[in-house]
Amino acid sequence: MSTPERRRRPSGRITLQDVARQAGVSPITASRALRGERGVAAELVERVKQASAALGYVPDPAARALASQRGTQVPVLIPSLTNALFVDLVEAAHAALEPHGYQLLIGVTHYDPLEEEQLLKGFLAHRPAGLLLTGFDRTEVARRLIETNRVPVVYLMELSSVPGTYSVGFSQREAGQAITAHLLSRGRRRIAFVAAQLDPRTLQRAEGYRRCLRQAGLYDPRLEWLSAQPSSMRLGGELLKELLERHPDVDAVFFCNDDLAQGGLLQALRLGVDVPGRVAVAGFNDLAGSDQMLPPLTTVRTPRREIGTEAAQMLLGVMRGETIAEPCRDLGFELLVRGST
Amino acid sequence: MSTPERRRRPSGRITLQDVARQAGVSPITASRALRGERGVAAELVERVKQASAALGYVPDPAARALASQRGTQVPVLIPSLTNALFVDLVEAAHAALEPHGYQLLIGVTHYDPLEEEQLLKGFLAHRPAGLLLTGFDRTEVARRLIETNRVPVVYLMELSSVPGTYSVGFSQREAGQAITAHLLSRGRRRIAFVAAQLDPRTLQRAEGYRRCLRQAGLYDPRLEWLSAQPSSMRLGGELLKELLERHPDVDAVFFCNDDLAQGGLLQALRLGVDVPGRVAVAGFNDLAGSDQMLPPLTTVRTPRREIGTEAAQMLLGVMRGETIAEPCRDLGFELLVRGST
DNA sequence: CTGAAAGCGCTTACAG
DNA sequence: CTGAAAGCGCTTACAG
Repeated sequence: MSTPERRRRPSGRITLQDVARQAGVSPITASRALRGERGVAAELVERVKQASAALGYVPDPAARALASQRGTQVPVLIPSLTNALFVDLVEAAHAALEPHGYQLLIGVTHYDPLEEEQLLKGFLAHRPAGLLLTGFDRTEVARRLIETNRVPVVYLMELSSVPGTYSVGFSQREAGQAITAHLLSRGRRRIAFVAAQLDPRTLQRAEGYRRCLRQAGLYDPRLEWLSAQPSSMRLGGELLKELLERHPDVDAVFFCNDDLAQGGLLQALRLGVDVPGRVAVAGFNDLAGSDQMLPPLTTVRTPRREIGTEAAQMLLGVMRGETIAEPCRDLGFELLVRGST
Repeated sequence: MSTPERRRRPSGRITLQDVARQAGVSPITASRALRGERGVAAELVERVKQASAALGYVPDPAARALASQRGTQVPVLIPSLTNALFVDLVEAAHAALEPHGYQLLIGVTHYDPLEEEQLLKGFLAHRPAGLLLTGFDRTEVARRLIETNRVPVVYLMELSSVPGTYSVGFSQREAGQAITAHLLSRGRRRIAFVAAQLDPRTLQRAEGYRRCLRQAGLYDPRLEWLSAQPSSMRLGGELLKELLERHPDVDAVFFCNDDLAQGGLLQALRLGVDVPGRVAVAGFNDLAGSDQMLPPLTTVRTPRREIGTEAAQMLLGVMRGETIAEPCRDLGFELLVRGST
């Protein structure tokens, strides 16, 4: 078995030079061939690729980033990994980016704009190829950093029609409105909105809820229960209990997230409150387990996987300098009516 | 307002040279001062740091990685982000590494050794400062890659006493044994083990279960229900139903993970099966919602946050070349007895 | 304790 | 279509 000719550097690493030598071309040509730049003779491309494979060449991302002033990393900044919503989003984006040689880096902001700003600073130092950001609520400094660095960005979850802005998501407001309208259509009149975390998207759902009930002449601000605590099943249970004690006439509850709603449903079971008989319960996001509840939870299926995929594809286009046909991509949502309403 | 003297490069970036010029030292000295290398006059360190702050200097990680042959990134490879266990682990490790200037990169293997191998190849090209890996079940190629690259590694979740190996975790086998023993102590005799995913740690729990029941003379292989499907609440419900149909005499079920157990509990509620009256139910990991179930779920609290923190700290030590006092760190586990057993 | 030289491994203009 | 030169921004030995 003959070892392919290779002259190892002191570092022991196989470099582009080794590949070029093996293929009998210059390093520049090898570089172009490997990156698939057009304008290299097909025969040379073939030779270079073979040499690269034979030597087991792995390009050095650090050297590439340094020379080209642009790396292959794509940071995605999300508020939380505890909400399965964002896990799905990230997984889908990763799957779409990875085959194109981009590396998705996950940054978790914990719903804190200052933390996002810090993460952004760190990631931008790495000369990212592009950026995936959640929503539009950030510090002025962060905004300026993004502009100054002229890095391609696609925004997730929310939509913006500002020219030059790329976004993939759906209307949180309309979704909040739709689920409230559904409860109205079921004959409910005293409909509460119970929310935690109070991030921008939650507040947009609240707006949809409000608008819908105002139009129906049924809006009562006392039925809006907002807690800044992080969302959890336990909290959902607690809030439902308090709500029913304070407002025994409530006949429906729209929880801003499924974990709260699941906790609410279990609480109702514990208290012997009939769902949907006495009170209807709806959630948001269709998280794991919502279909397993007793009764199964009515909720909104949000297209998080699709958002991840589409945003990644849009970003690929922007990074290639292409014109994006639909820079503000509304992926909609789907009302899932189950037993709880 | 006087702008600090700065001569911008064509790239517009403020470099170490700019800082050095401003401080009146050579770039090498500036580099050493900024990295806190000892052997630089205190006064110079001060001057360099001031210049750096005044200019808003941000070191270029790519250049640093290229020159030093070692970056500041620490990839952590975990099987899944859908299991909240690993989310907690990763968050804790991030929190411990970030203040030391290391960047945690998350790689998800989907329980697939080949996928892990691919991820490893990609990450190693980036010259990581260190590596955090889950368990010891990987391909031969992956093993060799790790050795060849001489990169500091700490293993998570499982323990190894092999010299030169660093690991932080607990004994999955003992935990499986402990929960089975608990069920025995409750007078249960027909104890089933229901598992999904069948990753190495799940199988270790199975061993603990088996050993415990064998010792008691109560082991019945027909009560071991193993499914290679991914773990979910839905699956837990399905498996419980089938199990009770096939073996109506089962009086306890040990689910290998809390999501399965939660699904099982809801199924019992649906079927009107009394828990723990007719059948006791136990889970594993103490995931979100387990304390909210009806009845609350007996489970094992696994020290995933502590594992993340301790592993990160151990890795910091290894990267600094320190001797690690306790290279095989057993963090134990805690039995949480609640209403379901 | 400080610095001049060389180099890490690639790619970007610029020629031909 | 191909290549020689220069440079990206830092750090590692090696001197002094």
